[in-house]
Amino acid sequence: MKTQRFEPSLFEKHIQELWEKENVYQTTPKVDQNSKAYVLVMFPYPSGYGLHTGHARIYTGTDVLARFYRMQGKAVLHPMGWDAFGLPAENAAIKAHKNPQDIVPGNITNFKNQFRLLGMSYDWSKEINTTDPKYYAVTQYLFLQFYKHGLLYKKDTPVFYCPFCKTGLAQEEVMGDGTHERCGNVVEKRNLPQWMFRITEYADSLLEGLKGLDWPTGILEMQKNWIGRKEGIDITYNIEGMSETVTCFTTRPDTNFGATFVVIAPEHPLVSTLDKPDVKEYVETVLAKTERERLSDGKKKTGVFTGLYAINKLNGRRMPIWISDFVLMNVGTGAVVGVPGNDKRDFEFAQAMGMPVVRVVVGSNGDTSDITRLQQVQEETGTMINSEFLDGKDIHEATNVMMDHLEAKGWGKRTVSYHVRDWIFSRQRYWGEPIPMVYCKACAGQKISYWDCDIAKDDDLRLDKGLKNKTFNAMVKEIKDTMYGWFPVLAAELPLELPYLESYEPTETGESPLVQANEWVDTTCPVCKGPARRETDTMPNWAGSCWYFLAFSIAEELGKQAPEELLAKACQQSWMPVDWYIGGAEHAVLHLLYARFWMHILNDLGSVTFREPFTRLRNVGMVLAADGRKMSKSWGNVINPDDIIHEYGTDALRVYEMFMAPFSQEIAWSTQTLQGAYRFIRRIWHIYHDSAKITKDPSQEAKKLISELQRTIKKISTDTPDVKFNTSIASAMEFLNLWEEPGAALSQAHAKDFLKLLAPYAPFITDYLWREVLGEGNSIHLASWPNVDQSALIKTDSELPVQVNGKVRDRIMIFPEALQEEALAKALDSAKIQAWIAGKNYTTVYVKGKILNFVIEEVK
RNA sequence: GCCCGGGUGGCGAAAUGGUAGACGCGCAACACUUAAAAUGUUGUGACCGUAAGGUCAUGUCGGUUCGAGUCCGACCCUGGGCACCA
Repeated sequence: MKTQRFEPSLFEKHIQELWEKENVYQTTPKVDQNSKAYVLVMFPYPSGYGLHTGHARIYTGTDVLARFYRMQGKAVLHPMGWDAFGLPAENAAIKAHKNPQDIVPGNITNFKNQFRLLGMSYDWSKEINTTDPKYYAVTQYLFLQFYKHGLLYKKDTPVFYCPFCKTGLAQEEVMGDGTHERCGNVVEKRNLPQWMFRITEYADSLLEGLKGLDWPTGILEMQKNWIGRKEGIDITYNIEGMSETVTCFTTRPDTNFGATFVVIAPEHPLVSTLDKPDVKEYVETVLAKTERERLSDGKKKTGVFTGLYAINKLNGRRMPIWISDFVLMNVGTGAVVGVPGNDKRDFEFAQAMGMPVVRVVVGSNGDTSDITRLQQVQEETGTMINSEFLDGKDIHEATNVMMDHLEAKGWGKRTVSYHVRDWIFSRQRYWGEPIPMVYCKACAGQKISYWDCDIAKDDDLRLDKGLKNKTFNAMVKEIKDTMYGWFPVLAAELPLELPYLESYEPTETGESPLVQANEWVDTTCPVCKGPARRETDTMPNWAGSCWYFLAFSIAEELGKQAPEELLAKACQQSWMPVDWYIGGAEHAVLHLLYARFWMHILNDLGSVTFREPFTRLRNVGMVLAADGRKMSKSWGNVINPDDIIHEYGTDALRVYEMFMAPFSQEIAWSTQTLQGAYRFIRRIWHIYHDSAKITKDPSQEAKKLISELQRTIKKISTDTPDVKFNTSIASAMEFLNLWEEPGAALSQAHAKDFLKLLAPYAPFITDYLWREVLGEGNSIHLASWPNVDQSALIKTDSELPVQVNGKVRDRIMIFPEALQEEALAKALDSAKIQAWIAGKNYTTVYVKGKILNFVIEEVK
């Protein structure tokens, strides 16, 4: 195929066929850790709508990196797979009145075709699909490993519940405005039995691991804040006339001389010991409120007095104990000590209930008057007063002194509190991995747990190992008595396949639709061989993506070997960790936290050799529609990549999306700017077809142009791995502008170098010109990246700005390495400069190749 | 309220403390064309000036520096995250 006419649709199709025929993008074997590049984009769930041009941006950027490293001679793993379980797929299937099992394969085919059109250099022999039983056999195996090591337990618990999706949710899946992350509906709270994943045990580990990661600071901060580690102290107060005590967590014990009351959560255990009608009424009202109602009540303080008093041993003060819904049972100890002078929320409560305020801190403004206004409440800085042995100390020093004091007296104990909660790991939905657990009522009645049975003996348990301060044995002990009768499915029975159901819609009862599949649910207890029931909840859509990055290198082995052998093999091949992980920032505390958590556990269990799966993370900015809104079917503003490719070609689309703005930044679609990229691609086409521009006679090459080419090679070689795709392309455009100047010509070798620089960005046209015009036999994408030819970098006289008092007044042509005297002499020749400095005293500042500045001395 | 980003021409944006606005879009004039589109050439921050040139200009106000979009301090606006978190 050879043509002079510029028709991207023709040559792109031709080149795509060659790539497939020649198997250009097959993964080459990894040699060692230094010469591999694992370039991974967060894999998509294949929706029925296909990809829009916004999605194209992230895949293109990742593909540019993969192509760049491939040409740099690295062994590159650049795979693609399908995260096909989960709510979006299921909700779409319900709408279409079909079973997701029947819909997903067609969607995958569509996605694959679109990825081909977009010129992605995936090695399709590594394709994986989380809904493939061969794949989820491993997901289930991992679940069981975690269960067996005491990391999962089932418990009746208040959970966020999406009434639209009819399922419980993890804390991370609820957005700041109280809506479900997937469907946007407002969530409720319900009490449901849920599988809980003990991520809190890994809070410190996950925090620690962040330190070595090359991730955007924003994402690191979000994870850090989400984990929310806070050091404080649990102070235990005696209650007047009772044997019970109340323990309050605080990070600010320094202010404890100013404590005037105690508030406990409505769910606090102490509440059940009370028999006051007003208390009962208050607690009932509060507990009846939905999450939404509590939010809409704003921050108005309500509460009820218990009639009890806690005694502050520091000063003997009787502190009334109140109940209020602003104290949350799942934060700290579910009880707080009220210090209205130093906490705005406590101040508001004290005002509402008419309780006294004591000043114990003087802030930077020196105000020592009584605290009567919210503005006087000091939280951040200050010096202690009215606090006996703390008086005069800075609050931070006082905090430590007080903690020592309380611990020495035995009144308190230092402790650490976290924001992160245990991960709700079950969903009452059909389209997910079945949780491979069996419940036997008879065994539960006899208090038999998995760890007591023979089935555990055959399992590879590493209970003596563990995380920093705890063995898995200790973990198991903590949950064992809640897990009587719950047994793992035997390894030989994996995968436990999801049954095909005619009717799989979510139910109103808080139970999974799998409950109806009697044949599937009824099973035999692996321990007593009596009748037992399978767990009917499924795993959340995050499960499959918690280990998928391990799966690509063993994709062809899935189903052929046992899960533990597969994992071992994946580790031996050791493409891990992922060198480049590209994805949207919306996964900051979801997938990116969960996947890290799983790997930390597997590392502790000795199953994987690394702890952090993603060495380097880069975010991509969203592509909005031209109207500045999100691309969405309902707005009717979606740009379909197929249409764009048909009209302008893939290369133009890719170059446009990489060029328009920094990769991590949000952009709005602009067909006009796309046309600029299209023109650039067409100019490339024409210049490589112009015999006057590519000369056989090297003497016709201008040294200046060759030197500029070297600068371009340098720029693109450093900007590309820096994810500065926009400036890479800009510098290529600059060079093309120079090359297009009349009389400028390149040798074939240099023309090839320039083409290679464009190859990662515009893979089709470059490979076409490489083969058809420059006569190369193998794909440009397997060619080696050009090196900067230092000898061709020439330094000629160039412009040096000359300033007077920091303002540019003239420019002189001078050799960049010139000495100060030469530069000065030349600058003094300038009439313009003379006009500015004539008759004045001056000193000069000279920076080679940068600036010459005359500094006029002030005349007094 | 707390924690991160970000404010630069008509627009998307460049700029290791050293010529602010590279590159692209748009716009204008010209060339080609019967004409239009496409393509090419030239110009294009604002203001004053025929010009040479000058003044102003990177959210605001200060500071450091020979020199600040870049560093420091305070503030304003804006995007995102968290939040009755003790």
